[in-house]
Parts: sequence; C-alpha cells; structure tokens
Amino acid sequence: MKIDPSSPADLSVQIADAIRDAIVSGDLIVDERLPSEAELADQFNVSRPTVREALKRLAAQSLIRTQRGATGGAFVNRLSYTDAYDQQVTTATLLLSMNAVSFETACEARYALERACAPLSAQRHSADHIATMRTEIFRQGQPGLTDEAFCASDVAFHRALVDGADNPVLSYQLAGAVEAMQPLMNMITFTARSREAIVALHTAIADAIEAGDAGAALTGLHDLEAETLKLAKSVFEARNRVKADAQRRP
Amino acid sequence: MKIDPSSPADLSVQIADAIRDAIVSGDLIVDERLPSEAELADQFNVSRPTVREALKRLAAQSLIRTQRGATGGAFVNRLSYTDAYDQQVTTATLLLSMNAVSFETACEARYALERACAPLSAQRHSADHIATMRTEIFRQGQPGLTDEAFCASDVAFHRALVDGADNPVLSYQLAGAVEAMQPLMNMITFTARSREAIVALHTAIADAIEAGDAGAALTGLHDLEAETLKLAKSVFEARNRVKADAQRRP
DNA sequence: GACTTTTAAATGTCAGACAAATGAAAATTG
DNA sequence: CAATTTTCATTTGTCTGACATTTAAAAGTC
Repeated sequence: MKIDPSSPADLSVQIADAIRDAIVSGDLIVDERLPSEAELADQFNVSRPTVREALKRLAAQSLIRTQRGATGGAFVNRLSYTDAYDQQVTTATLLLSMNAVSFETACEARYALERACAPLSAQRHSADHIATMRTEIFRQGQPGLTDEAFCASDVAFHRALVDGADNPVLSYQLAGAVEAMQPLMNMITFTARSREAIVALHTAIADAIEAGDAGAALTGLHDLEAETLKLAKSVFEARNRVKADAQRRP
Repeated sequence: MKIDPSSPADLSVQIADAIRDAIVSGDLIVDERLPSEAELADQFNVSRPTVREALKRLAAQSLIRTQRGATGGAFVNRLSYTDAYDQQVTTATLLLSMNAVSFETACEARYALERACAPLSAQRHSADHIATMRTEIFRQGQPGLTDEAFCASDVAFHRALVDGADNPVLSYQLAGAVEAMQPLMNMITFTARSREAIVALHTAIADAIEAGDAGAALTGLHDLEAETLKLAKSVFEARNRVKADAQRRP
C-alpha cells in the first residue's frame, strides 16, 4: 500500500482509501488487526494525527473498530446488518430532507418496494410476524395515541411485513426506505376517520399475508398507497390555504 | 451543543454526533459554514486535533465538505443522489461479501426489487431508456466479450430498466442492490449458450417495457431470475466437484 | 482602472508529550 | 504450587504548539 504525497488529495483521504481498498479486496480480512497507528505512520511516512484522521474516516463507515490497551488497535469490522441498516437510514433520511423530495415520489418508492416483498412474505411469514402485525394494528386503534406514536407503529407494522419475506438483504434495503419516510409521515395529522381507514387496510393486508394470498396483499398495499397519498394531499392543501391567507392579510 | 467529557464515549464521537444532530434536525442548513476548527475547539473545550477527527468522521459520510483558504472552512453538504448512491454501493457490497450472503438470497432480493420497478417503468419509460437497453442487449450478443464486460453490461441494462421508473428515490435504492450483486455475478462464467438465453430474456423484457406491458415484464424478470439461479447453481456445483476431487487426491 | 503584491485566515500536516485503558508478565501471598 | 495482586509495556485518546499550504481579499503599483 503506497500513497502519493504530491497528489492534490489529502493524505488522510489517500490513506483511508488505501486501507478501504485492502478491506474490500480481501487483503485485510474480518477481525484482522491493522498495524498500530505508529507503525502505519511509519509505513505511509506521515504523522500519527494524519493516520488517526484516516482511521476515523473508516470508523465512521463501520469498516473498522478500535480498542485501547495493550492488545488493542484497529480491527477490520464485520459489517453487520444492523450497522448497514443504521447507515442506510441516516443516508436516506438526509437525502429526502435535503433534496426536497416530494411526498409523492418518496411514497411511490416506498410502496413499490414493499410490494416487492409482499409475495415472498405471504409465502414464508412466521407466526411471529403475523403476531407483530396484529399487535401494531391493535395499538393503532387505541384512542389517545399521538400522531408520532401512530407513525412509529405504522413503521413497525411494515417492518414486520418486510421481515416476513425472510430475506435479510431485502429487509435491510427496505427498512431504510420505510424508516426514512417517517419524518415525512410525521408531518401528517391523522384524524380519527383516517386512522380507521388505515387500520382497516392494515387488517386486510395482514389477513392476506396470513392466508398466503399474494394478490390480495398487493391490492391492499395499492389501496394503502392511494389512501396515504390522498391524506397527504388534503393536509398539504390545507396548509397551503393557511399560508396563502397569511400572505394576503399579513 | 454540549458534550460530556466524563462520558465513556470518545470526545470526537460525541462532537461528530452533536454536529450530525444539528444537521439532521435542521439547526444547520445546507451550505451553511460551520465555525472554524479553532472556534469549535473553544466551544467544545477540546483541542483542535479532536475537532478535526470529528469533522473527518462527518466528511466520510458526505455530511460536510471542507475548503482551504481564507474564506474556507467546513460547510454542510447537500447530500446528492450520487453521494448516497456511492455510499450504498460500498455498504451493500461489503455487507454481502462479509456476511457470506448466499447467491440465492442476494439474487432473490435483487429481482424482487426490480420487479417493484417494472410496472412503473413500463408506464413511464422514455425513449432514452429503451435505447440504452437495446444498446446493452446488442453488446451482450457480441462474441469475444469478457465475462466481466458482460456483467457490466448486464448492470447497465438493469439500471436503465430501473431508471425508466422515473423515480430518483427508487433508482437510488435499486442501483445499490443491483451493483452490489456484481461481485457475486462476476464469479459466474457465461457460456455462449447461457448468454444467448439471457439476451433472449433481456429482449423480451425490453419489448414488454416498450409496449407498456407490465405483466410481461414481470414474467420476463421471473424467468431471468430462474435462469440466473440455474446458471449459478451449475457453476457452483462444478466448482465443488473440482474441490472434492482435489481433496480426495491431494 | 487594471494588474500585481501582500496579508490574513483557514485547513493540512508535523513533532512530541502525557493520560488512560488493558492485557500479560512478574511479584507476592496463602 | 496455586491464586492473587502488582507492575509494566503497549496502544489508543487527547493536548500543545508549531509550520506549510491554500485562498480570497486588501493593499499597493503602474
């Protein structure tokens, strides 16, 4: 592993890239210990702070973990589904909030992805998944639930639906998309009537999954998407009306 | 923004988290300049190297960018689709390679997600997307193409299919899943016969998308998934046979 | 007024030091 | 001898202070 001191790129970036490449290519395997910071500094011919900045970059991506003490050091980290999932959620959340992604676009993506899981989930779900879905549906029907708690329960319901497909790769991808939607969903106020409609659709979907009826599950998800969009539209229209009024008579 | 010097967590982690929270919550907006490293060091009551390590952590996630010079500093970065996409690809690639995800699992996830796009793509594709798909199909039929080039063209074909849905959120999610599969796909050797079969299926899918026939596109994707799985199975079986032979007569 | 030079501010890098954690070896104790 | 305690070397975490480099704005020059 070599770096180019005359390159315009920062040394810590070059070092981080070199180590990252070594990990991705398999030159460094999981749980292998990297040389100590002092040794790396020698090898790359840079100072220890520079090496440290490089290592922090890798740590931020969960590529390595560090341990203090006599037998400590930096170790190649096995990227867990949990780590990857967390990263995906923050990335997706920021992407949506910073790029003014419309509610329609995000919603469409989310339900399209969920429909990808539905047939598999109908086929493979365990009793646990169904139980979770029923529990969340019950919670959603409770009066006095805040809008935020309702949204959180909604996410839990859909996670169970996705996890029912019993494919960790699919779960990891989907969980990010579903959870990243939550800030957008939290902008919506749910009336008692709209909650009732959503709970009914959730019930229909859970029934379909439990019965192994993929077609019905897809229909349910389509209806839920339409309902969500309708709801969002009315909320945003009401908000715009208020805003327009405020501008007319400031 | 405050940090706790007595906390077990590293100071640079605490500082990075504090700034990240400020960005996510909207306290720091896009393109806003953060205080200089010296000022941050004062505010958090730590040294400049510690602040720098925190900033490098954020830079690794594309949350900030830094600029040198008189009017330089760290600025809140607008997370672009490209940045998010790159991050997703490295994360997904590592996740698959480090967790011994089976070809079947990854393949299933990939095609399930693609099928989520197909109906939208059939409905909304532009002439460009169809042209790209046709170009890649033609390339895949060329004799003398290396297996790696064939895989790369395959990825390009599927990207066009996904982009046809005209939903950037969907494209971003899917691109990661499709591209992360490439190292696994590269393990396969494609015979002339198997390439022929794949090209035929690609053609059927492109035809269906162009005709706006979502059902046919879904069928095509199902068939392609089955074909890919069959192919992988035979390749892996052959490989295992060789390995077993080698063990018997070392 | 247009061009060149200077300057100040910021990040990038370096060197050396000490603090704190931690496991292993050495010393102590029963 | 075995168990426990102590010491110790190693490694990361943090601090201080300095210099290099980049960059845009200010000052100076023609």
